[in-house]
Amino acid sequence: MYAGVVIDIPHKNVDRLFTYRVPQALEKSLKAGDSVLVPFGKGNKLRNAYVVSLSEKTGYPEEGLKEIDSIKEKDYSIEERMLRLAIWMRDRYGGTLDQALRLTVPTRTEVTPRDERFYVFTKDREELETMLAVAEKKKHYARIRLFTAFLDNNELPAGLVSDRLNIGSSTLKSLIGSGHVRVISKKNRNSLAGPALADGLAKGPELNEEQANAVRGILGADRPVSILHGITGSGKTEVYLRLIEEVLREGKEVIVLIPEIALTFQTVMRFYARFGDLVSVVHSRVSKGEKCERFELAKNGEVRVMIGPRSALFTPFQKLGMIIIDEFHESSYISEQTPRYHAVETAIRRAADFDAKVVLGSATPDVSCYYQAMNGEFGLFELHERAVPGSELPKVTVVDLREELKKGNRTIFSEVLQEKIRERLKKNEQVMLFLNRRGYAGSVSCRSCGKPVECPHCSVSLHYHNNHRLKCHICGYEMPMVDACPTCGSSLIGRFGTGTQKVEEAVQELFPGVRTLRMDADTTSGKNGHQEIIEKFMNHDADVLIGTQMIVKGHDFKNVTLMGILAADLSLNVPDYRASERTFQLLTQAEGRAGRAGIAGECIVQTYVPEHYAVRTAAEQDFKAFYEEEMVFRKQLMYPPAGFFMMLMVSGADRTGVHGTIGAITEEALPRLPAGVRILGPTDADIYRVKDMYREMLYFKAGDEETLLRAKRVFEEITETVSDGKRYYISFEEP
DNA sequence: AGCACGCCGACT
DNA sequence: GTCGGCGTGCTC
Repeated sequence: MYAGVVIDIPHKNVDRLFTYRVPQALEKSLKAGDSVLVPFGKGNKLRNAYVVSLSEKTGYPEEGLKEIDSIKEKDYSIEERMLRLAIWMRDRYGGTLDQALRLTVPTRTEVTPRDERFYVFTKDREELETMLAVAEKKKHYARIRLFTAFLDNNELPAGLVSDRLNIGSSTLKSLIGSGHVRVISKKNRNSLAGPALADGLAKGPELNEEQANAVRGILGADRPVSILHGITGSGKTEVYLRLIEEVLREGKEVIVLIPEIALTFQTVMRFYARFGDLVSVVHSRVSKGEKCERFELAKNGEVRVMIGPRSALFTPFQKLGMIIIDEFHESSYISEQTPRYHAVETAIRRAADFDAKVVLGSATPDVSCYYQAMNGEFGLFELHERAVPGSELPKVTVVDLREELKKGNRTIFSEVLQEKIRERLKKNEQVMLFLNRRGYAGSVSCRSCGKPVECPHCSVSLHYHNNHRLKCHICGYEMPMVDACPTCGSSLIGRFGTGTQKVEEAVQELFPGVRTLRMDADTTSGKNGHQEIIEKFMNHDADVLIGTQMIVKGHDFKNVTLMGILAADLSLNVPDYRASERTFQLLTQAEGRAGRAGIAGECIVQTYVPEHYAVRTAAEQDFKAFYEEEMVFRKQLMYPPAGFFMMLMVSGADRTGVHGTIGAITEEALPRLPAGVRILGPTDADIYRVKDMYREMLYFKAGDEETLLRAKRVFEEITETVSDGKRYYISFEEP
């Protein structure tokens, strides 16, 4: 028997199947998905490999074959359905099969098994800290990390779960004696799992009719995917909890995906409070070994609800019944490393194979997904009522900055905003100022002539790196940090902030003595930079928090009563057909940050285009209205989901040649394109120069995929005749 | 990714 | 004449 294996090396050159003989002794037990050791390369060094296929014969000459050395621990084997998922991911998102497989295997570090496992619950933060001190002395590092992760949020825990605590000290024994700390060893943990733990902890409230309808509808729907659209405070989490209850009752398991930034102690605690240690959590601060262990618990059914960011999608549950994705429109669900998988798509794919349901929750659903729901491809459940007590939406005021200019106000704060800030500061309440500027962070520019330091080979600015060097993120070009402006020679050269720096200066000038904090890529560079700023602001060590996207996602500050959105249009003015959608999402989210916990909140939206529908509908927190107008725009311009588009890119070292070539292609194509195809351009690409190659592009769009593909064929035929030797490269790219 | 083979400069 | 630079090419 022969096995086709993938060698555990993430490199293009070895991204294929290698055939090995299966030794007699393993013939019976070996199966696809197993991890094995095989001799590889000249030195026959033993390497990890994944068995992907098994067969009776091979086309490869017998004498060249090597034999599988041994099978690794069964714990490392990948289930067949996860193997299929990895293959699908490689095909869909690129990269090597090994890279895709690595996601589906618990991190490959050896874990030393522990004799005892203790779960500790406490309602008292001081006790927690005492235990921390003890643990630190005993050097239980993995657990210390877990504790600090919880403590970072500076919230008094309603109860605490810790994996693994070796209790030897007397200090700890007395704590247990006090009764506030409950210790559950591995032996008796099952008896305490689930509802038993809810004793004394918050019980779920009664569902309102909309919530109950959503639960019934999602469970009963014949569609495997449902969208749960619920405005801020409509009680989506309670719906999730009820769904999980039902799925657990059926004996199945649940994955809950949450944007990394929103994965806070409070969120996780709500799940613990309800389901006890059937719940586990993975996130970036959980060590690799710990993550591996938790995945194993999931695999053998000891843990049945896994909460985490996108990577939790690969929890090796065998009886997966539901995948819940909260705030599913968030961009953090798209991986930044290869394979650049999209967690929503991948979840739908995994669920199909596991016969599980997918629930996509959001206050501002992705327009394309919502369209699919409207077309009946997905189930759609809406929550309009506020179910969370005291969660009034903030009062939103839109300020026209053009009027401010007419009045001669050239500052970044409108009169209204200045007034409101003053008012709130007087009452000792906190203010957040949001500048939704993207890009440019990390670039270096001249304060004298204003020119950024650009890459000599690409039309982008260089980024500053900690090693005092400048680097191009497109081509990798590197040079030492300059001490004078390459354009004008001025020595007034410095890092280009996100703009928040200027805002901070302005705030301090306008309100002398005000305590400000800034949160952006510059100030959060440290390991816990993020967390430190959040903690400070929560402690009211500052009155005003100024920041970029980061401040509007996921963190609830109880004392914040005013949110100022300084320039709502910044995210509108980007060349992307989803600019309005992004703006609506950001504004809606930002508005939701002000005034919770009973204090009336207010939000000031400053803009030059108060009449823009994204601004208008966001001010009213009306997704439906936004969606209707957005779809008119998308239909008119044939953008997804109403249409399909593709771009044709011509690149070459000779700029005029590139221009001429794409012009010629366009001219020749025009009379031959099928009816209904529209073109846009040609025009310079967003980044018009990459590695000394100039790039121009042409968009072509159609109302249906078939027409678009026919248009593509026309372009393909033309480019074959037009392409001038090897001087120009022509490629097609999908959005 | 490793590890080989391979073809050109300053050394015992 | 040899040790060694890392360029490209292969690994069942």
